[in-house]
Amino acid sequence: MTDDDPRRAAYRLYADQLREAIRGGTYAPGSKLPTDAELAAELGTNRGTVGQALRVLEAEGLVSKSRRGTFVSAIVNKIYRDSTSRYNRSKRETGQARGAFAAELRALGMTPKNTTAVNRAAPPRWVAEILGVAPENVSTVARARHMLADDVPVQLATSYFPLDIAEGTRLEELDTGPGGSKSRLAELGHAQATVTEEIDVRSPSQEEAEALGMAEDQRVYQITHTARTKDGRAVEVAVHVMPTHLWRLAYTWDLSPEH
Amino acid sequence: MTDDDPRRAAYRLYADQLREAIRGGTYAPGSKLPTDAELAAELGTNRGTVGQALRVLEAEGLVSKSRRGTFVSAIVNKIYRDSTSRYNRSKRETGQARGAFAAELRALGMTPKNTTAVNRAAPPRWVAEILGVAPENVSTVARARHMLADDVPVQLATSYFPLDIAEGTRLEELDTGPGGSKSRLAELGHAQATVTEEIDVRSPSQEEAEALGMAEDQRVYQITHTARTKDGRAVEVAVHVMPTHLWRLAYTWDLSPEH
DNA sequence: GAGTGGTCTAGACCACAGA
DNA sequence: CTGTGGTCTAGACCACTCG
Repeated sequence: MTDDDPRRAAYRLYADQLREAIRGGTYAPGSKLPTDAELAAELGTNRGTVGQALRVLEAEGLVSKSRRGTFVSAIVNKIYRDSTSRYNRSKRETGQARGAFAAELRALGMTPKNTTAVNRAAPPRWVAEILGVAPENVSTVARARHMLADDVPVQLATSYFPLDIAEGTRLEELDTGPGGSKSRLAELGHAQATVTEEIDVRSPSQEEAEALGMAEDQRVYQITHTARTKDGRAVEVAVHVMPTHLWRLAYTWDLSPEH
Repeated sequence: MTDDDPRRAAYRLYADQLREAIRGGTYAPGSKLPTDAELAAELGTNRGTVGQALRVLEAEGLVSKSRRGTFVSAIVNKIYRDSTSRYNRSKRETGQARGAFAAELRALGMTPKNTTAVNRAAPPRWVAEILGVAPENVSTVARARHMLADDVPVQLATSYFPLDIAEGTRLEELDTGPGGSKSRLAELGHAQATVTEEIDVRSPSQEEAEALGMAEDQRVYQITHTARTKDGRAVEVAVHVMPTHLWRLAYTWDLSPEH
């Protein structure tokens, strides 16, 4: 049964076998796989070919390899991110939105944690373009967050606010207070009216891969979240970077009246 | 022999170099790269290492390898899919929605094309669950589309409708008529009120990879588009599969009143 | 120091596309 | 028939981790 399709490379067949074994529970989440050499012996091939097979599974996020050995990924269920309800005003005002990430994680039985760093910075050129600020200058307040689940990094998110709006406001403090940055913007006369999220999938940069503890062969979502006032001015751009194998995204909307 | 970072593997450095060369225009879109052996000689390494480097670029969708040689990808700009405006009722009624895909492609100077096949089928188990139909039976009408851009396949989309709704209606014909399937459902008393799209990224199956002309190391979006009536009944599930390196997704919504 | 995966090299054979 | 990338094998050295 191992020799169905002669077109299919051996390492892909081994990858299929190992994937099945993992899904089937032969190797539990978090457990250590046999060494490449042992697997090679079991499967009747050599270390290089097994390494190739395991690299396929690593790219899928199913295993992670290190000098200590190969391990089955501990996180099995993807984290669910529902953007539309996340930014729902009623939830925000009752303080639920603030814990959207936390609630999603607790639903999976995981412990959320995150760190925030605030500073003034020159945004990436393409973000500057959206915000309509000078790309070379220190023209924004940047709030950079690292989000962890069970102490595993799962998302990097940086929000940029135009400096002329955010300068000297609570948006520069670590804790933006009840309702979060969106409530603060509203108080400053820049209430957000519409939101756009653009989704891309790409390879992580070397730095991102390191910060997220992922292999460079894996992929990240890059979500560009742009909030605009009623006049159409962009007052916040948030860039979310997260491994694709850890997240599922969702959007909901009505088809009712004009929409 | 650029020996900047001893941590970074040679094949990644070569991949970086070649990526730069392609982005910089040294190799034009659609053109053929030197053979692996030639590149190996130029770079002072061997065929295997060059192959590894090019595999990285192939996984990113930047080049495609075949028995005929390695070619720079012809499609440079990603196709833009704005789901919220795509399913906007006013556009749909004026017939614009029908051409959403076509319009997006023409904006990029590409020629759209697509084929449709309709049949009654048993849906995947998880689709059956959403629709609330029997998973083992032929319980749906399935409309399978292949979408091409400049004769290159760029998306596979299959819509499932419960058989008890769609049986014997225009939903079983190749041309669903003005306004498309959504208008037909409305006429049948099953007007769609809300839509949810769930986004996953995964490896393509062997069949999908072949149908989409992509490498198995590349990734696809899987978008599960569920439309429900006001009562909450799911009346359509559409599954879209498309290579991540060819598409950018977008969603827009208002933060107004209750939303 | 032993064990592990990472990488590179070298060479061989294969299947397929094109002249 | 020839050239191409695909793959497999075998062996070597490396860097890192852990006991």
